[in-house]
Amino acid sequence: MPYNALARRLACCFPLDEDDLRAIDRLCAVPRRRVAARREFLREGDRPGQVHILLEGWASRLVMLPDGRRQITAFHLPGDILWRPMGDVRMDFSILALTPAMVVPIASGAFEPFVTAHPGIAMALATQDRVAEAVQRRWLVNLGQRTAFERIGHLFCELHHRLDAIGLAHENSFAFPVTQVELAEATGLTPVHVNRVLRDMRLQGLIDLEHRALRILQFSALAQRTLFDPAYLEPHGPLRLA
Amino acid sequence: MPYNALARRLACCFPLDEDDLRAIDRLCAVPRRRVAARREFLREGDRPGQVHILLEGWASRLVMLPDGRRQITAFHLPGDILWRPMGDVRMDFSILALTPAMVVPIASGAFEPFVTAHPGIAMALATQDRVAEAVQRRWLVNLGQRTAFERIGHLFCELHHRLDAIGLAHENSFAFPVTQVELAEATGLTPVHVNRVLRDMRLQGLIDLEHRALRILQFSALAQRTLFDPAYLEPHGPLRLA
DNA sequence: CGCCACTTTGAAGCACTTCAACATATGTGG
DNA sequence: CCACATATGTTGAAGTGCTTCAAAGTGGCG
Repeated sequence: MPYNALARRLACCFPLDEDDLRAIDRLCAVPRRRVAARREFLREGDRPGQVHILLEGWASRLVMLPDGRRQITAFHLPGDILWRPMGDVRMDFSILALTPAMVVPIASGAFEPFVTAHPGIAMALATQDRVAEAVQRRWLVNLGQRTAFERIGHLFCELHHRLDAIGLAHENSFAFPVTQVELAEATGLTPVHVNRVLRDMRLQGLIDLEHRALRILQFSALAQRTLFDPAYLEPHGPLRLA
Repeated sequence: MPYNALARRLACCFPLDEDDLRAIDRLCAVPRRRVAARREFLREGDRPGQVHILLEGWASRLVMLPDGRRQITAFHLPGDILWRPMGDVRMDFSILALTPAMVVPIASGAFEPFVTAHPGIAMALATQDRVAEAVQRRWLVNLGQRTAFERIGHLFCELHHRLDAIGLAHENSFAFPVTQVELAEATGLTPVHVNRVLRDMRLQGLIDLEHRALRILQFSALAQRTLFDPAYLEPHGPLRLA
């Protein structure tokens, strides 16, 4: 892992040269912010003046309704842009750490000129943005059209694919710090029902989930039964394996 | 209506001067594309080389699953950007006209330099993009957390707000070309259930919907019962009424 | 006029929720 | 290291919001 998580992620989105990668490393060489697990470190209504990048750990993006209902609208992995200021726009969601996390806040006044000066990086950022948009669209399809089993299974496949791309999955297994309550908040189900679906998946030999670690035992079967097609995660066609 | 729909929409997002507005008008003064109602005029898998802007009519953004399930992920109104090419990224959704529509295709090679040359317009476009993102996030919250009544009512409030901003609503009523089947595809419900919810709304005196025209009879009651808060549609604070 | 798309209603079924209780991990201070 | 508190996971039984299936009614348009 020569470069940081952002550099590795952007390199997946658009071909970057050594200069670009080193520049990203230098850009992120500013004081970082350690965040404890379960802390809400960016809040709805805030107007942070810095770009916030997740360098280590998982985070969730949450929208709360006034009556207490909660919807997680995204899971963020290392290298994700959590927030990029624009004019005086307020955040309409919160960001919560799911694990101990490391975040870099970079002043807009430093970030935007940096992007302008590096066209390749600008392109990679734009592509990353497109993929994030496609992911959110897919979640919408999940909630609107899929059964509980399909929603959860599809999410597992998506996370595996994203983690694998940044080297955080091995042999179809990966750290999975999401509780059943959070899984329910992300899939629009009740925690009780999430629990029953997970039991079924285990009984069918599809997954193994314990101690915050998930192993997908039969990836192709799960992908098929949840209609998972990774095309939306691969803007430039499928990854070539070396 | 001195300027076209795009100019009026962008002016809502960021203050533009006369020069900017005239420039947008000129940019759109290229051959247009008339599209018949119900036609799918941009397709999943396509890689259109032009920016596609909706100037007149309504359109829907649709994702189809291989087994035929359909999810509408957005309703597009005049002034919306339907597609903006980026690298060689493919569309992962289709665009369908809901009414007879007018679309301007503008070559990327003309559009992007134009944006660069007009910082105000670039800002307005970025803001419009943010709002579109927030709308999609809200739809996710709708599907994940809300009941059928809330989903449909919230959508009515959102569309009223967006149409009102561009002068297409009068006295809480507006053209509403969406069929019950399409409403079902957008809200993740069955057409049958949509029909029953609409009946209840009518019986409660909340709405009047017939002949493709919707009037919201009790806006504040509907907004309250569907937890509608327009903040996500107003990046720069609530509109000031003259 | 007659077709086809759209709307409406009823009755039965089921995926998921709700409520309640218990079991098992995780963390904390003594 | 144990005692205890709290968060997380698990299971059962009953309820319901929405779906499914089926059929009939309505309206726009050639």
